[in-house]
Amino acid sequence: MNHDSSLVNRLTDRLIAGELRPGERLSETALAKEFDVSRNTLREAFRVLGEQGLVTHIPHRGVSVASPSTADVVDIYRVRHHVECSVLEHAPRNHPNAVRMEAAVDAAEKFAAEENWLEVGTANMEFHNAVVSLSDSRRLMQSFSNVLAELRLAFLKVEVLDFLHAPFIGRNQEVIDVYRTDGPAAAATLLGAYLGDSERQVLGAYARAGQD
Amino acid sequence: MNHDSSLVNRLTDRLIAGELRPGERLSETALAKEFDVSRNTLREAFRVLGEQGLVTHIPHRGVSVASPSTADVVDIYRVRHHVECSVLEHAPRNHPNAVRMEAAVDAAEKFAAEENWLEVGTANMEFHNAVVSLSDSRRLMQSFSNVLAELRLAFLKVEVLDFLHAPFIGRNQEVIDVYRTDGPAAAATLLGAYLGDSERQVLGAYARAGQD
DNA sequence: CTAGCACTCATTGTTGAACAAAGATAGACG
DNA sequence: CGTCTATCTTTGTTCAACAATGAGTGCTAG
Repeated sequence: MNHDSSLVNRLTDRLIAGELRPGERLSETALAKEFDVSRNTLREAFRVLGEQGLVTHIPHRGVSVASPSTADVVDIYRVRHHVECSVLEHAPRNHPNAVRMEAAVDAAEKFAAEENWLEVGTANMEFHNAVVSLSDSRRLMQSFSNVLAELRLAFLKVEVLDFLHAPFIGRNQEVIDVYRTDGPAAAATLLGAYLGDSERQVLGAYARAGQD
Repeated sequence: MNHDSSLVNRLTDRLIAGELRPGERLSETALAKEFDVSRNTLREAFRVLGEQGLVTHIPHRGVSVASPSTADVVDIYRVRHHVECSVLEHAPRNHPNAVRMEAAVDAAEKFAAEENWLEVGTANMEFHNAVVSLSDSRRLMQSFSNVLAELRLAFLKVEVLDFLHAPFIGRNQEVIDVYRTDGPAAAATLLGAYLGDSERQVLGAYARAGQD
């Protein structure tokens, strides 16, 4: 997967893989020993993860894996609506990165057949990152990618990976088809409805799990 | 969020005030002594500034104040178009934060009368942050605020604060008026044209200054 | 003269130890 | 049962040291 051995990437990988659970306290000395780095180096990594929203830092109480609240989920979906829909709506009709979207759907289908839901989730994230990549904006992609990673923590928090992701693979494909045949505007409208449904499902899972 | 560091804030203030010029190299030992903190603490602050795009970090070569290229400016305006226009277009018709936009325009006019162009620029930034605040999304506001701060470094780089900002105060007011009378959609269209003009001016300044 | 090349030097990357400061924990007490 | 204090743990920060890398310097050969 990610072979970049930078400390931040190693930590990010473990976070989005769910090895470090949302809300879990991250002890500096323990993690420093585990990753075989000094506390100071680890703290530098913590700062960037904090800035990316993957980790919550409370002064004199240390850092914990971010544990998105219902309000956070709502906030994240606001971002998704604005960014994804706007980008898709104004994308040129035959953007080269459409193949990235296709590839993500293919990967998701493959993993779904194997019932590997964690990787289905990863492929789904890649699909939406691909959508935003139609903007040709490095900054928008970067910011959006951080928000999606945070959303993945929300999924992990309520532990409903399987049935949350599966139904949306087909809708991803549908978005691509409409984009190709009816154009960006129609695809954006479709994606907007898609996101609304997705948000409702996640909030439902939160309510069932009794989370705040 | 990052409360540990008034240090980050102190550095940010000096950056957007132009005391640390774009492209300027930031020596760890020198700055650590100047702010009377240790190198390690300063490095932690550098990480968050780097993540915010205010500072560029090159391994083994240290950090410099970000010096946005023409490509960066284009990228930043892509973000502005997507975020600002989408937020304004979908904003409710009478959002409370409209008063924030008004206040920013008033402040800009006051500073313009005093020919205090640096503060005019700050007020202008505040106007656009206020626009994005209509989204009611903490994350969108935070990301956007970072991008705007980076754009301010672009302004500082080509040193044309005065005539770049002055003409747009009236257009800010116009956006508010259209938002109130004709509604969000019309205001968004107007803002889009506004941003296009603004981008052209900045790129023109870059070309004149012979910057990349 | 200048293109390379080794060498030196300054800066960053990282470590480990140390201590202060704040929060968490637990036991004594009313 | 609650609360107050004493203790303990963890974070915040500093410092000194060294390794690793990049940049500047001057030498040599062509």
